Amino acid sequence: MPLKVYNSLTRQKETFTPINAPYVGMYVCGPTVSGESHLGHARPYVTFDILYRYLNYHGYKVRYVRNLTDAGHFEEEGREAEDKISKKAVLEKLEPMELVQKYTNLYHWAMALLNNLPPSIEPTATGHIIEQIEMIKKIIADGYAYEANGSVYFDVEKYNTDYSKKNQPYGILSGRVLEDQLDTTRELDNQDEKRNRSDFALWKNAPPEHIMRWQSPWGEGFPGWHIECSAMSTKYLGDEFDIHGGGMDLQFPHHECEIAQSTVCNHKMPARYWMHNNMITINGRKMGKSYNNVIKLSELFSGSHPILEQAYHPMTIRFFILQSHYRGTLDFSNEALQASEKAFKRLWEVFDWLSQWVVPQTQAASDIELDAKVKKLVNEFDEFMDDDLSTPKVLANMFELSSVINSIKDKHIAGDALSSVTVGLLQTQMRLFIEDIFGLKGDRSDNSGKLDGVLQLLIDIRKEAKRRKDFVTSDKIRNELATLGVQLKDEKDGEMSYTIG
RNA sequence: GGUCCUGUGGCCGAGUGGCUAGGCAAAGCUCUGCAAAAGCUUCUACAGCGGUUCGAAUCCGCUCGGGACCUCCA
Repeated sequence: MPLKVYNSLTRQKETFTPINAPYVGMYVCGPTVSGESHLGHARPYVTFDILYRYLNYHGYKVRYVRNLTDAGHFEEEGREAEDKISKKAVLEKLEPMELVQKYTNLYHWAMALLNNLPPSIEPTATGHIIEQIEMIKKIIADGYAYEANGSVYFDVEKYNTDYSKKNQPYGILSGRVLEDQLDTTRELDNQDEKRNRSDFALWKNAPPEHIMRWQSPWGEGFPGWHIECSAMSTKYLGDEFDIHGGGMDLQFPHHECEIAQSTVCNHKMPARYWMHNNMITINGRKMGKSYNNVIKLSELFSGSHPILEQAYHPMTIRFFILQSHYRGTLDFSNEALQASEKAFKRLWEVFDWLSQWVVPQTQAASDIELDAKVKKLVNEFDEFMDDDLSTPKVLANMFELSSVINSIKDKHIAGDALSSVTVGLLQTQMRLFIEDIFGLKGDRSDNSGKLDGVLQLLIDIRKEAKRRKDFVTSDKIRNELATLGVQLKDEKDGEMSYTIG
């Protein structure tokens, strides 16, 4: 089955065909490292991590490029650049590199906890100033940009006129018609330098207080926001590559501008498939800095935000994101996250048991119907993922399978109901999708073996106590362990198991 | 004003015109020394009004509600 993805450019699902199989080039807009990542940021990175993993699973050799925006109008959250520049002491001055390092570290930390695979290349905007300048020169030479007071602007009007003839007007991605755009009176610096309101900056002249600045043919300044992605995607993926991803809020103007810039420079639409994840909302509203309603990932992991009823494990967040389709909005609430936490725990326990379940090698299915049903549910994993990454449907099937597996575990269903072949398929595919493709991982981690030994000892003592009907002792062990965060469970067969956390 | 998305049961969320989404919560039962877990069962839906159709949550129209974007905010 071929993979189909929804292409924002054509507004429909399309079969994914790489330009140069088995190689796949994928560019995803990364964060601006002038602040901490919040829950909303987690979504694109998890979504495209799943896509990256799934493409790998399909056998493609993927070059995944995700940038770090570390240039531009830079200052630390809530602190004015002017304040800093006036300080005399070196150590009190805002050092851009320090800021960038701090937030890059935090971002990487969060990505690792969410178990996102690192991209193949993670280029920085500041590391590609030369490429950006070269690109701007080219655009000027072609007549689609002009200089004004040390800044360079892209001539959207001209581009739109010329490229409309080539069926690629400005606004093709977001479905906007230039003439229809309202002349909103948003106040921006040096707005009067532009020939038209719709023009956007390729290079900005840096005022004296601006802390980040580079030499350019147009004087000291810094690159516009959009040009970095065009420069870096072209450099690492070529004039035309397969997938360009990012949040829906970047569709306009960011991606639209990228298309215009790259098309002028390379004479090609930069990417074939444009994919956009939807927003995470809170109380029905987009989570974003401008709404002042963000919950940072570090706060989520530690529970240190007034709105949070508890801390949430990074895997709970990942699972929460997978439970909805990436093109729909996803609403945050404590209730929803707690539901995800429980659901994930249940799935993981089933998976844990399944992994070590051994059946006789040549076992035939005693329940043909159930055997067929299980096979069907498992085989649908691929089918659903191929259909524009329908992770929630795959999870739904996993939960249906969980009921079957638990029933077998608890002996409500015979152990030989499924054939050894089906069990093998189930084990293989569950592991593949849960761990490799969904990137979920459990907590059987910091178990050095010593802890396990101690717990086994307590379990033995408790078993002995129960045998003597000494429930005071057995309950004491269970209850005290519970307060320490260790749950003991009496299994059907008289065995006991434990879970931590 | 423009472009687009959206309104599913207590909550979150799938839903490709006809066939159970799923998870969490709630209730009952089974199991259990008691729990927990698990299994089984049950419950509350498709914003409203029209239309197309043998049949619509799903297509069309209108109304109402919510949201995103509209140029350097990433």
